[in-house]
Amino acid sequence: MAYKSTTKDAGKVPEKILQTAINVFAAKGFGGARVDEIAKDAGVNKASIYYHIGDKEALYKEVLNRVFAGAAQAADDNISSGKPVEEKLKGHIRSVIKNAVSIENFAPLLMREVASGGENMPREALAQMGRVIQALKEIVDEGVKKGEFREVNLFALHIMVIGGLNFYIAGKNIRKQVAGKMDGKTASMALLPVEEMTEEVAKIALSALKKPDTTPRHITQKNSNIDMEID
Amino acid sequence: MAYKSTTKDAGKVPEKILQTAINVFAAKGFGGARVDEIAKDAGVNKASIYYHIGDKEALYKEVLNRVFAGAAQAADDNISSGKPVEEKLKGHIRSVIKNAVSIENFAPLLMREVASGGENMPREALAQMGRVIQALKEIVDEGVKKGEFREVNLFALHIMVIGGLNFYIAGKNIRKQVAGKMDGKTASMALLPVEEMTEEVAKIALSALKKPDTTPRHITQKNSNIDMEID
Amino acid sequence: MAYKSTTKDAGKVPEKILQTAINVFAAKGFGGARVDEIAKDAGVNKASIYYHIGDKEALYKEVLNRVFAGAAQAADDNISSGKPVEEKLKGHIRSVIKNAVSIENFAPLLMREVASGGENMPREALAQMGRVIQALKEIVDEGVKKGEFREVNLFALHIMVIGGLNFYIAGKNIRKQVAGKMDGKTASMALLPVEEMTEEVAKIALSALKKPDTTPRHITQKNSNIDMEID
Amino acid sequence: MAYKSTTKDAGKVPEKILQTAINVFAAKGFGGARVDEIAKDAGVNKASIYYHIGDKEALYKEVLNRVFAGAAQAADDNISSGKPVEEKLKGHIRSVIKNAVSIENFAPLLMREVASGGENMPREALAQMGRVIQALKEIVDEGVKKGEFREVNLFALHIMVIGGLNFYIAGKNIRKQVAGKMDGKTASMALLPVEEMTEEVAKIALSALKKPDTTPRHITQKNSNIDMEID
DNA sequence: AATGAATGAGGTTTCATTCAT
DNA sequence: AATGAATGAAACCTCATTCAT
Repeated sequence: MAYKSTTKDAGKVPEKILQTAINVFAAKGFGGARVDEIAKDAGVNKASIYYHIGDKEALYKEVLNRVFAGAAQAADDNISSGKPVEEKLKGHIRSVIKNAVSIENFAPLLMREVASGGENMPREALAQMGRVIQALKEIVDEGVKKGEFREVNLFALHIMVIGGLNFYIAGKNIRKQVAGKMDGKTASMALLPVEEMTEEVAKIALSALKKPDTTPRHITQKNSNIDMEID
Repeated sequence: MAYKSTTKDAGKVPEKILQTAINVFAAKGFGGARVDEIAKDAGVNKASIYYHIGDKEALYKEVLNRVFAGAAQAADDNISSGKPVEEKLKGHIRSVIKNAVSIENFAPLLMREVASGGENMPREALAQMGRVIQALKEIVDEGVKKGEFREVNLFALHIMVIGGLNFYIAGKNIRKQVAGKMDGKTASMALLPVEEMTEEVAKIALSALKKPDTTPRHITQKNSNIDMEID
Repeated sequence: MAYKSTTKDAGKVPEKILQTAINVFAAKGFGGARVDEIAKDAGVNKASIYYHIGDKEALYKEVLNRVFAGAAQAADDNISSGKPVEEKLKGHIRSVIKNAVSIENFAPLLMREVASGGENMPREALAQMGRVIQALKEIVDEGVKKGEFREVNLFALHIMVIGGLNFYIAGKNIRKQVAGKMDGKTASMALLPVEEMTEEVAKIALSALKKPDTTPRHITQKNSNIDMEID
Repeated sequence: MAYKSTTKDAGKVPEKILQTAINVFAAKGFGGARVDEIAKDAGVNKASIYYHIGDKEALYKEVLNRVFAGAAQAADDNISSGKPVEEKLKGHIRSVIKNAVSIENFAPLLMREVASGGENMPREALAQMGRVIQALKEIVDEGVKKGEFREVNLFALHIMVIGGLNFYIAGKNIRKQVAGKMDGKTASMALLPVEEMTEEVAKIALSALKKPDTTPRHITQKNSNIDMEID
């Protein structure tokens, strides 16, 4: 039973419940989350949750829908920008991650869902995941057609970017602990703010995608064809 | 019906419990796992778990230790091989993932732990994570020193590889569902066996790392063919 | 969607509530009935029930009063008819059952009340029950005085008729299931319409009451034919 | 999940739970009964009920099975006695009611089940109900064949006896209240012990069944045939 | 008169853990 | 070592009732 948000009060109580539920589910997982805790944290009576939204499972699905809603939109918006491909690729990564970060605890939620085999993923949320991949595909295709990108396994690139960065975001605590045992320089690479790490990841992705600069080095030009065959 | 210890598997009860616990914790998470289920699946009496191992939390920690034990060893073994850097890099990725795959449900366990902020990670397991990163660092450093690799953010590379591939492994179910809505060619990229996807990821990692070939091309040309065969 | 009182059925809301409550209480019992369900089925807001009638118990008492109100009246009406005793006896049974049937779900309500020891029976409803027995007593007394009936335990007759027929009516579902396992002829006796079963019961009651014919047989022979026409 | 009674301790705890559950369900109905109350009255931990028997519904079904188990057996035993039909008929009624009375609260349980449409009746219990009717049929058939009984609607007779007497038993409280308002003689008929009322009912049933004495009145012999047709 | 929302109390069920054997 | 049984605590959910509008 989905809650009805009215234009008037923007669904004050359901909104509060949902926001709280996102955090609790992300922190504890579905099995570990307690409806009691969500109610208490949201400052509403437990029965209100059932009145407005439904049972624990319905609440969780609502949370997932809410949480994945922005990602696809962000990816779509980026595509329709008229930027050059290389910028589009960076923009894709930035916008998807920006969305993820903007929703507190998006990353752990995603990871738990993936870990559980997507048992609770509403079909809507799955479709949105697909749209993000589709957006990446369009960018890479465009780059390849323009001769700027080489062909790569799209999905490999996708999981490295999305999986990697969400790992990074969700794993903040673990990173800190692991970094504590590494030398300063290495540790500093593990403790970058998300925005900077996003740029690092984007850089690596681009390095992998871009054809070795063809224009200036007329000597290596022929060799680049060999590279293509190798990859 | 009930688990009976024979002379053959005498003393193996903890082993059976542990193996079962790995699967149940991976599938349901700590909060969602049921001691009852673990006991039933393991074919032992519930009280046996408490007798042999301890409470639910102790069991979980035992599971994490067990599961992370192999990863560091695999990474270390790879480093001490005398192979060329490029091969070492590939070997690193392959061996770490091979270990992950060899333990059924390693991936979801790791992802849940990361998602929960490593609340239950024993210090030992954290140290092993650090060793894996250290191993990657040694490889990259070697490559940079030899002029074959450019400098990249080590940790970015690490999470892209580890995060990405564990995402891929754990997300099998979700992938299938998402792939079902994509065009055939794109879908096929999302449905590769883990081993092949590992190679794709390794390839992308290498593309990002390798300096655009500076040495005379005609010499390395033959070697590149060897690479192709290997992949 | 919600129940809206129009000028036409103004003041009809309590009526709607009561009618619905009869059905729900009959189907589920007091403990099993839900105020929510009554409100929904009646098409009114739950708070309306409290506004118009009162709490659940008050509603239930109202239902009992309503439901038993007609029975006594029907029995009284039958007595003051000038018919011969034998006809009066049949008329008694017919009218009481006719009333029971006319109120959907009268039978299960009565049975649940009896089963619960009449915990909720309002004193008024109890008085009405008494009047039905009193009516039967007057008929039997008249028959005995006229030498047509033998003396029987009045109350035994009463419960056999009322208990039996309400059992029959309320037990429709069970009868169907039990009859499914009996031979065709026996089953058909268990599946008569209530009106026909009422006649069967009346016939048995009369057989038990009527004195074995003492008057010269050849005189009454014709009357027996009249009976046939009546039945 | 049915409990397993062992020969050793005769299922001490489950037995206690069941006996208590019979009383509570009979007194309050399924919806009104509280698992808490059953546990408390039985002197066991609430969770024990779930461990030994299952959830509330399973417990209720177990209760119904238990409660209906004896009735069919009693009816069957009576049939195989070599007594004359008239005695058999009385014996049938006596034995079935004796069983009903021997299980405290059988009557209200039966009535509630009938009232609810037999929603929870296990198929086994339904079969036992059928056997009771079958037993009655055999008695009546024997009487008819021997020329001692007239043909009547078997099912009508059955419900009058079973419905009536269970009404009587379950309605003890209500009877007292109603009788309080009746004249002494009538009231006394409503307050007989069950055994005596059983005899009254048996008497009425026999009056209805028995052919008007055929032997002495050789004149009416032909007319009796007419009676048969009429009834 | 009507209604959406709120809520305390209590209902059923589950679960990790312990006990007795 | 092993196990059936027991159990307190708490989890999820429901419901009759009331409140504010």
